[in-house]
Amino acid sequence: MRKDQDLLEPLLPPYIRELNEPQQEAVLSLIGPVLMLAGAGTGKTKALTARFVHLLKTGSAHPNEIFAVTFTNKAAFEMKNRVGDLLGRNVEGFKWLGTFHSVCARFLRKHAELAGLEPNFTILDTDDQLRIFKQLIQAENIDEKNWPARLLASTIDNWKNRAFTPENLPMSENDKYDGLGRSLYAQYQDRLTRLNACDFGDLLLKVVTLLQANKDLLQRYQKLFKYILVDEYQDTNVVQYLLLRLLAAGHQNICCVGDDDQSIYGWRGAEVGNILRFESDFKDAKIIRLEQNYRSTEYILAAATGVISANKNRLGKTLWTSSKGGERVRLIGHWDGGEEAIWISDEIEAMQVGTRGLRKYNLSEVSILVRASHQMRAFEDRFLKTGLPYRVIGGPRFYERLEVRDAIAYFRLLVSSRDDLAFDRIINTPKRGLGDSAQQKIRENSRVADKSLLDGARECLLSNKISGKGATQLRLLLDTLDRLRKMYIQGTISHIEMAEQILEESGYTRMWMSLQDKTPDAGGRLENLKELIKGLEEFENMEGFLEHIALVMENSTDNEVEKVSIMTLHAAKGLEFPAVFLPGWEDGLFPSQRSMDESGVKGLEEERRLAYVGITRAEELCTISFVGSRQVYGQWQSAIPSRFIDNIPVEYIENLTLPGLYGYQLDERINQDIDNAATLSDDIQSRAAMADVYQSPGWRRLQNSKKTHKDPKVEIKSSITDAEILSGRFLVDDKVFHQKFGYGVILALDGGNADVFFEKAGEKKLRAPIEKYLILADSLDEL
DNA sequence: AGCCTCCTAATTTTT
DNA sequence: TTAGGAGGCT
Repeated sequence: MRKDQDLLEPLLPPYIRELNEPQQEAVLSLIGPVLMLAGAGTGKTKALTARFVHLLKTGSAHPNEIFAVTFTNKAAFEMKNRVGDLLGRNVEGFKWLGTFHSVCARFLRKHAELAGLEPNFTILDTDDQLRIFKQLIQAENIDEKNWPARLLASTIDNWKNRAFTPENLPMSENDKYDGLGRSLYAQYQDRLTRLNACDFGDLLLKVVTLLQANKDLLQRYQKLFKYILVDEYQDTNVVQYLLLRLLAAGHQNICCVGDDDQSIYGWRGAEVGNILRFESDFKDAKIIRLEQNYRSTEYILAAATGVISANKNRLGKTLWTSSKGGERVRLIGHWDGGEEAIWISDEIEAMQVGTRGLRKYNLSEVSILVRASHQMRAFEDRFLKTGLPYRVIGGPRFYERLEVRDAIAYFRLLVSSRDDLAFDRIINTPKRGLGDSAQQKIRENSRVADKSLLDGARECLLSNKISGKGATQLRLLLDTLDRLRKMYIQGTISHIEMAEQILEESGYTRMWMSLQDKTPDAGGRLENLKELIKGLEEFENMEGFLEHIALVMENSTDNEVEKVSIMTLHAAKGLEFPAVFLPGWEDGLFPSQRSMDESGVKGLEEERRLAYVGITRAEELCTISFVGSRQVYGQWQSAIPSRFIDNIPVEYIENLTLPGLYGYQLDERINQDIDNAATLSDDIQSRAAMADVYQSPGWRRLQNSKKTHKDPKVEIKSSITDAEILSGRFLVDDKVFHQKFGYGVILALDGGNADVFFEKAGEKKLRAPIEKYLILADSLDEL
């Protein structure tokens, strides 16, 4: 092999020459099924784009004969950029290079009539969906308390992910949502069709259904798409998988790139099985492993490898790097979340000028990756206090803001008069004196005549069902909509002018202006509206803009100022940073208890992959931290270090924990015949004598005690029973001592929880098992 | 229609 | 603890 490569080398174009051997193989194997197993940081995007370009350069396919899909807009954007760079030309015209959803939307608009839709159908977001579900649920007289709309939404979404239509929904799913799921699903789909709308799931499902039902159509596209490229294959769900199988069925020229170790979206329908099964799905598939990591140092990679090796269910890869050594993964424990945030904040400050013999780091080189978004708060609080610039990635989005959604509803109504949801949203915003009763009449009218709400409203005016002030206002609105729509279609006004005028003439901007001295955020909202209009300039027409915002919900990122990034581990996939902080590595938080409870070993393995993703984001410096007690929903809970820490080989860890502070457990000390009371009441400092905590007996004990942890399969439960608690370790009015809060008195006991009043810290709610961190003050005296 | 109070639930989230 | 929703009251 090496020889052939050497011979070929001078002939290879530069975009291939610069690849390593397996990457080259992945690019050059154009014919037949290829699975590229690309570990973290192994240059898969580089290989994927090179392959795309190679297909064009060799004349194997025209741009529009390659079906190339990614999951996120970010990934699609990057791929387009890189392909464009390599080709030295604009790539915008490449029709089938994009996200699954955008590519399917394109397909569906082209063949809308086959799916019973008009080509200008609306793509609904979750908010729209939820409102429809609520209406349906109300109509069915279902108690929303017990059967929330969100549950129905997720049930149906789940079905769509698995390619279940109301018609082919298996009987085994019948009992979902109180046995009404199927019927509500069917009603929902009817409703969508009548609205000339699709939800996200439909974009994919409808394409698959169309292709399955129309042999001709399928053959046409099988022929058109000579090559198929798929990014992040481990994240594909059933529908996506079916779509790919359908399209590739003929020539089998399908190249999927993925990493089973980075599959972290099982909870939203991704099937790791798809990647594990590739070989049996596609005969004679070529499996290529990209294992050379270009991102992280040797030690970071070794630590990550240690963690992921604990998973049983994986194809297996061995990442390696030519870089040697590096900083060991730093591990540090703290008392609680507040101190953890303070330490990390201080450390980042110090890193900017250089600390602990490390190089200097810019803020933008540093990120904090958390398991759950509520963890971000402690950091935001701290950073706001110290004035450290930070940026939260994946926060609330521009297009989800109230005023932006309102404005978009106006736009939608201009483009598609059948968009009842949009009508609903803006009919009385701003107030037009069209309250419940008027809207009821409009709805009634539309239903009877089987017309859109807009036409129903028109009808109400003609037949004088609505009168007075409301009628005048309604007439004004309808006339404005009609006039602007007409002018837009005729080309008299641009989509931008249309947008400006509808917001102006409908009174929408005026509404916010008049609110300006009443609500503090009105100014910001007007700003957002301006920004929205400005955003329109990038599009040729309103339809294109609406498509964009439906599919691309991204917020504009400001990159001017140096900032620390805070985000969830999920949001961090695909990113890399020189320095990464991974706080909250405690059992129950990470791995998340819920994940383990709900999905057992499968859930635990996905959590571990998340840990792997986290560590592999770091290029040079990775710092993991955990706390002894954390406030969860206002109650203090004791915690032990995450079991994932056990998976990191000790030789790659540097422990920064102050002696005595790590996963410090009071009960452990009790068991261990504490030398004297001073150790307890006073301080940690007395334990400072112990040099390396990680090697200390205490640490080992912690490890041993953790070994008794059962796998989730066997169920993880508190070993403390109510009976034990009642049997009276604690009673109301007992004087107690807490490791952090000091002395206090028990005010109330309930189940295993306790309300305690502390001399210094005031009243606290402590959650079971309280004996983990409370001790009777009397027993202290005894010691 | 808007404000207030009570209740409940609480990972991850792209498209 | 807190945020968001529902339901009630003015």
